[in-house]
Amino acid sequence: MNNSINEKLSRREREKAAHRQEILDAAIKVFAKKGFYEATLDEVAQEAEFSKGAIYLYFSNKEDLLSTIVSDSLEEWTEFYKSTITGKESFREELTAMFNSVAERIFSHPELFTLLSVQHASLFNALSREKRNEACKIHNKIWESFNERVKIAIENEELRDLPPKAIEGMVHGSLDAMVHNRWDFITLNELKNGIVIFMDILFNGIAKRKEI
Amino acid sequence: MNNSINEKLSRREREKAAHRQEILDAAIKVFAKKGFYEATLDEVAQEAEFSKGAIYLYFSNKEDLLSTIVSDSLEEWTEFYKSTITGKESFREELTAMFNSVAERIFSHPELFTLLSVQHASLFNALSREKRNEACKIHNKIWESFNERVKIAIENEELRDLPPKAIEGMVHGSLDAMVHNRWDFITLNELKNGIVIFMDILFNGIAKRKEI
Amino acid sequence: MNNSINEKLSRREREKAAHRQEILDAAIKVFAKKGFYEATLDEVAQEAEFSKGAIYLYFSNKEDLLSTIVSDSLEEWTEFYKSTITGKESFREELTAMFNSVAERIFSHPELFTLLSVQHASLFNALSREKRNEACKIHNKIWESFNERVKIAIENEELRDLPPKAIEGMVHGSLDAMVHNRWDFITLNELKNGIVIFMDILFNGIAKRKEI
Amino acid sequence: MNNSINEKLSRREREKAAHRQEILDAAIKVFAKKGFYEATLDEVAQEAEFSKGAIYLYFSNKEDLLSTIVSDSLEEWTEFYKSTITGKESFREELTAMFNSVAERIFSHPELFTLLSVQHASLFNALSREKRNEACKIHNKIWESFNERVKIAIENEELRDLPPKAIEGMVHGSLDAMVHNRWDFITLNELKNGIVIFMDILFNGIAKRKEI
DNA sequence: CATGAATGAGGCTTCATTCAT
DNA sequence: GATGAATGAAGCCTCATTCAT
Repeated sequence: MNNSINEKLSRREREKAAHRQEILDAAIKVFAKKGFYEATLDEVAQEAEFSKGAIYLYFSNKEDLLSTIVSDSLEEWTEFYKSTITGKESFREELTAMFNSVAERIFSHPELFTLLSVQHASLFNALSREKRNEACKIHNKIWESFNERVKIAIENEELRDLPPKAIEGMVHGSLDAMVHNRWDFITLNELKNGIVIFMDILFNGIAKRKEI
Repeated sequence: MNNSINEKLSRREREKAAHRQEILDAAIKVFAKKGFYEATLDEVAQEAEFSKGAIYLYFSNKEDLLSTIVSDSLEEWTEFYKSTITGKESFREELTAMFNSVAERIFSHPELFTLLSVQHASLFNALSREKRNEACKIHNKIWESFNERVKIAIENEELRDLPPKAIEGMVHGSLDAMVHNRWDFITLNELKNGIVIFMDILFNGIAKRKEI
Repeated sequence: MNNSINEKLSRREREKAAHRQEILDAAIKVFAKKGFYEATLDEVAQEAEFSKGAIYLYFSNKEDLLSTIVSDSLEEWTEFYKSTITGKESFREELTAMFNSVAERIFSHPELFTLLSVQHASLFNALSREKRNEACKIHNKIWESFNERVKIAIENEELRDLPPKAIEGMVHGSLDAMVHNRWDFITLNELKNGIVIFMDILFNGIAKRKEI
Repeated sequence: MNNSINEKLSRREREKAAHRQEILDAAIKVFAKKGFYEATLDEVAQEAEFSKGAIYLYFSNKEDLLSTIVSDSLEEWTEFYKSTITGKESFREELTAMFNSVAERIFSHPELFTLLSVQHASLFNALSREKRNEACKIHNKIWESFNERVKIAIENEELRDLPPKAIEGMVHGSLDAMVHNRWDFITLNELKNGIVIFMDILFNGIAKRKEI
C-alpha cells in the first residue's frame, strides 16, 4: 500500500502495531471484567497471549495502558459525536441516530463500553491528575456542544423552552443508563426498539394527557 | 430488650455497637474516596481512630466490612422505598417525594452515596458471589415493586400506556444520574429545583406541542 | 532506668529500637559482602532473622536502609575525629592515636568498614543526590578541619613547610589504604605495628640519608 | 599472518576486531559511570551504537564483557609496569616515571581508570571466582616484583632498611589515591606537580628536621 | 552478520491478616 | 477488649538472554 521500498520495514511496523492493539484489546477485556486495580498484568498478558514483559515493550506501565485506552476512546467518541449530531437534521432524528449508533457500538465492542461505563470510577481514580483533567476537558467540550445543539432546537421551536442543562442531563443520564446495560436488552434489535420508546417518552412524557 | 438486669452488659453492648458503627462509617468514608481495592485497612483504622487489629474484632475481614455496608444500605433503601412509594398518593407526588428524599439523603450522607453510586463497580467486583446475588435480589425486588406501582398508575390513567419496564428504566437511570452527582447542583435547594424540572420533563416530555 | 511509669512503654520502644538495629546490622553485613545493588532484601531479612516485610516497618525502602547506615557512620566518624585530633598533643601523637583508634574499630566492626571503604562507589551511586551531597559536605568538613590542624603543626615547626593539601592527601590515602585492608594484617597487634612503621615513613621518609 | 591471499578475510577480521573493541569501549564507559550491576546492556548497546543482540556475537554474556576488560587492563598494566620499573635507573627515578605514566594514562583513558578504581568493588563482586583469582594472581605478581625492586633499592642504600612490605603498601595506597582522583587535580600538569611533592614526602618525610 | 521483539526469572514493595502482649 | 509488630503472598516492573528474520 505504501512505497514498495519499505515493504519489509512496514511489515515489521504493521506487526508491531497489531501486537500493540492485541495487548490493548486484552487490557480492555480484563480491565472491564475486573476493574483497573483488581486486574493484574499477568491476566492481561495471558489474555493477550504474550509474556508479561512484552507489555512493557509497548506501554511504559500499567497506567499507560489505561490512559491509552481512555484517550483512544475519547477520540473515537468525539468523531462519533460529530458525525451524528450535525445540526442538519431535526434534533429528534439526530438524537435517535446517535443512540442507535451507540447501541451498535455497544454490541460490537461490549468490553470497551463496560470499561468506560461500569468501571468509570475505577478508571477515574487510576488516571494521573493530568490525564484525568485532559479527559474531563474533552468530555465537557462534547457535552457543551450538545448543549448548543439543544439551544438551537429550542429556538427552532422543536423543543419546549426548558433549561438546556436539564435536557442535556436527561439525555446524558439516559445514554449512560443504556450503556450501563441497565436497559437489559439482550439483542441489538430489542435495544433499538427500546430506543424508539425512550424517544417517545423523552419527547412526549409519560403523563396521559387529558384532551378536550 | 432494655431490661434493667443486664444494664451493665447492655452498656458494653451499646459501646460495642457504637465502635462497630464508627468503624463502618470510617470504612464508608475511605471506600468512597478510594474505592474498595485501593483503600487500605490502615486508612480505615486511622479514620476510625482505632488500631488495625480492632477492625478484626468487629468484622471478619475486609470484604465483611463492605458487605455489611452494602446490606445495611439495601435495608435502609428498602425501608425508604416503602415509606415513599406507598400507592396512597398520585404517582407523580410519590415519585417527587422519593426523589426529594433521596436528594436529602445525598446531602446528609454524601460518602455513602458516593460509595454506592460512583464506586458501584468496585463494590460489585469485591463482593463474593453469594453476597452479590443477595444484593441483586433485594435490588430487583424493589424495582419490581416499582414496576407494579407503574402499572397501577397506568390503570388509573395517570400515565400513558407505555411498557412499565421503559418507565422504570427512565426513572431508575435518572435517579442514578442524580446520585452520580451529574446534575451538578451544589446546594440541596438547587437540587430540589432540578427535581421539579425533571418531573416536568419526565411527565410532559421535551417536545414543543403544536396546539391550535 | 527511666521513669517507672513508662516502664512498659519503654520496653516496647527498647525492643523496637533493638530490632531496628538488628536489621541495620544485617544490612551492613549484606551490603558489605555484596554491594548495595547486588544485595537483596531477602538476604538482609534472612540475615536479620525477620521477614522481608518487617524491614518496611523500620525503614521506608532499601535506600533508606543505606542512607541511615551512611549518616550514622558519618556522625560516629565526626565524633571520633574530634576526640582524637584535638590540637592538644603533638601532631604525630594525635595522628598515631587516630590511626590506632581506626584500627581498633576496623577489628570491632569489620563489615561496616568494608562497606564504607570497599563498597564506597556502590554506596555513592545508590544514595540520592541530596543524601550524597549531605554526606560529602560532612566528609569535607572533617578533612578541612584536618587541614587546619596540619597548618598549625607547620607553624609549630613540627612539620616541614609543605602544601597542607599534599599532607592531607597522603594521610587520607593511607587511612583509606589501611581501611581497605590493603595492609593485609590479620591481627590487631600486627596492624598496630604497621602503624608505627607507617608513621616513621610518613614523618621521616623512605630515603636513606647520607649523613657524615 | 597478513598474507595477501586472505586479504578479504582479514579485512573482515579487522572489522570484527574493531567492532569488538567499540563494544568494549562502550562497556568501559557505561560500567565506569554506573557500576557493573546498575549498567544495562541496553545502555552499552546504545553507547556502542549496536543492537543489544550484537553484543552477544562478540561476548558470551555480561560478565564476559567485564572479565575481558579486566584481563585486558591487567595485561596492559603488566606491560606498563615492566617498561617503567626496569631496575636500570634509580628507584626514585623509576617510581617517578611510573607515577607520571599512570598520570598520563588517567587523563587519556579516564573512564577505564574510574572503572578500575572507583568501581573496584563492583567489579570484584561481579567476576566469577576463577576470573577473580586469576586477576588477583597477576596483580599480586606485579606487586611482588615491586617488592623485589624495593629490596634492591635498600641493598643499594638508596632506601632505608624498612620492611619492603611497608614501602610497597605506601606506594600502592598512594597510587590508588591518585587514581581515585583524590588528589583533586584538574589538569595533567597540576597532577605532575603533585607527583613531585608526593615523591618529596615519600622520600624525605613530612617532619621538620632539627639540624644543628 | 545484525537486529530487536519476546521471554521469564527475580527484585522491591504493599497490605490483609494473625497473634503475643 | 485493644494494640501494633510481624508475616508472607502477590503485584509491578526490570533486564539479561534468546531467537526468528
